[in-house]
Order: sequence, then structure tokens, then C-alpha cells
Amino acid sequence: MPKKRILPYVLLGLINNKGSLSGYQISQEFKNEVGDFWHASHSQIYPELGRMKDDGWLKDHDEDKSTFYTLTTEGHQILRTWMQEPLDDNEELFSLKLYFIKDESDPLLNTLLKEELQIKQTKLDYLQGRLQTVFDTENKIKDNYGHYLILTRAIERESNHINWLKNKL
Amino acid sequence: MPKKRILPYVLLGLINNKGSLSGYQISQEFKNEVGDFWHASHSQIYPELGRMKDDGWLKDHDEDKSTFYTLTTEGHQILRTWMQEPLDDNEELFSLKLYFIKDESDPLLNTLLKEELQIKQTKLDYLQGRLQTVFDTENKIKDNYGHYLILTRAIERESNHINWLKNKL
DNA sequence: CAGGACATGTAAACCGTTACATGATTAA
DNA sequence: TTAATCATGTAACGGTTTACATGTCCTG
Repeated sequence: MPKKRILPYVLLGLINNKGSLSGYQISQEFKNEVGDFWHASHSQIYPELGRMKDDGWLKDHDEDKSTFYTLTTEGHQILRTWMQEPLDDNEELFSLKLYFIKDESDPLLNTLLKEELQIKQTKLDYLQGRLQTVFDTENKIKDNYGHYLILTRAIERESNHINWLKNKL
Repeated sequence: MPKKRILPYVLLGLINNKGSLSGYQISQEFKNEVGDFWHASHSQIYPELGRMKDDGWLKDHDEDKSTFYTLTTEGHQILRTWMQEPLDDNEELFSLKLYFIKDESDPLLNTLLKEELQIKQTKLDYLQGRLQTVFDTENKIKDNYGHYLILTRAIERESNHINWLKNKL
């Protein structure tokens, strides 16, 4: 199966968040925090917006030398469906989807948090298992100290994330 | 400038860690812990090993139907130089380089930790600034709750990483 | 009036994945 | 003996970046 494309959904989500955006504004968005978990260059954005309009996900209108895009009804549906698709072990996707939730009372918020908690718990278990099998003696730690460090770091990282998730649930 | 290729250095580091590896063994490595912060498929690995041999970074010898690769003197130098290049805001690279440090007493260890600390501190400052400028009123939090969540999460994440780094220094 | 930001577009190059291929060895 | 694993290779495809291009508007 071909690799799942995310860019169109990112654009859908970003435009939906602001109501309406131009290609240029989207590329500016990626220079702020959105850029921490997703990025696209203008040479990707403009053609993609064109395709999405052709597919009926977006409608556009010109104003002040810019072309602004807004979601169509179909676009809203497609975004909604994508938002409800199960997460995988990819923190960027989790952040992205969270970013697209505007209202604290959106029931999707809790679904996302629970799903992410499940995934991270599984990962933490896996990492702790690795730590015990790979570093069962002091000597193995000494001989692969860097590896030991990043493994323990990864465990602390996941624990921290899990605690945060539990706190928000 | 063209985008910096990392794969050859990853291969250099992995082979150096184990002394000598075949292409197949490398692709197996990526299925274990290494796979948590880097991955490459065999269709990338084999041609890359060939190129690196052509470039004089590696030498090979056949044994048991497999081709094993070892660093040349030049390969060692190139790896060393790359390890000493400054880090950027890319946690995978930090983990990768740590992974390639075998000995706790390697002076590079402290250099890496200090550099990463500096980078993360800068990032934390930036994120805290964003929090204050973007969410200066309660209403803005209410209206972009998901965004607020990921921003505060990012801040906690960086703080946790910074504390870990300080603890190791 | 020059340099930077705004605004959009396309072509080429690059990197990585999936798929297609092949053959040897080993365990059920 | 047949399926799985070992072991390597290459072709096609797709997504992203860099580079090339063009024109406007605003500010110092």
C-alpha cells in the first residue's frame, strides 16, 4: 500500500482553524509553533491547494492580491473522518490532531488523549523490556554507555508524556 | 546548499560500534533499538555501502556468503569529524550521536550534553515567549484549546529534557 | 529607488519507500 | 519439500526540498 499522505489533512486542519487562509499565510504558519511538528514549503502548498480545490475539498476567493481558501462541506467531512482515524506511534500526528481541536468540550479530545496514552504505555513497556534484556549486567552498561543513556532517556521521556496525558484525562 | 545526508554517517557509526557488519546485519539493527531514532531499508543500505567503499570510507571482505564492512582510517576520521560537528535542534541526531559513544569517559559525551542543553534552553525560552504572546487572555485559551495544550506540553517536554541533561552533566 | 516582504508558480534533484527479483540455506 | 530466513540487488514511484522565475507593494 502507498504511504499515507498527511499534507492535505494538515492544510484542511489549518484552514479550518482560522476559517480561511491563503497559501502564503499557510507557509507563514509553518514558521511558528506548527512548524514544530509539521512543515511544508510553498512549492508544496500551492499545488496541493489547487488539487484540493479541484477535488472539492476547498473553495477559494480572491481578495487583496491573495487567494483565500475555505473548507467546503465535503472538506469538513473529510477532516472530521481523518481526525477520527486511529493514531499510530507518531507523536507528530497526535500533536497535529490536538492542534486542530479548538474547543475544550470537543469529545474527540478525550478520545485522542486515551488513544495516545494506550500507545505510549505500550511503548514504555517495550522500552523497559529492552533495558532489562540489553543491559542486564554492569559491564554491558560500561561498554555501551551512550546506548544506555538514550534508552534510559527514552524511558523517562515516555513516562513524562504518560503522566501528562493522565493528568489531562 | 544541499541538505545534509545522514545515512552514511549512521552506517559509519553502526559499523564502528560493532567493529564490522554486513548489509543484512545493519538492516537487522534497524529492527531493534536503533530503529527508535533512525531507520533505513535494505534497498538504501546496500548501494550506500557500495558508494562508501568506492569513496574509501569502508573496506570489505567476504565471509560465509556475506560481505562484511569495516571502517578505513579515512572512515574513522570522517566519523570523528561528523561527531564533532555542532548539533542543531534535532533530537534524533543527538540520540544517534550519543548512541555512537561507547565509553563513559569519552570527552565528546560532555560536549554533546552541553551543546544539547544550550539548544534546548533556547527552545524553551522561545516556547515560553510564545505562550505569553499567543495566550495572553483566558479567552484565547478557550478558543484554541488544542493549541494551548500542545504548547504547554512542549514546554513540559523541553523542561524534562533539560533537567535530565543537567542531571547527567 | 533599492531592498525586503508579500505572493505565487514550476522544474529539477534528492531521498526514501515499495515492489520486483533472485538464489542459498535451514527448520518443520 | 516447502516455507521461512538469510542475503543482496535494482526499478519505479512518490513526497519534499532547492532552485529558478516573476511581479507587486511598502518602507527607509
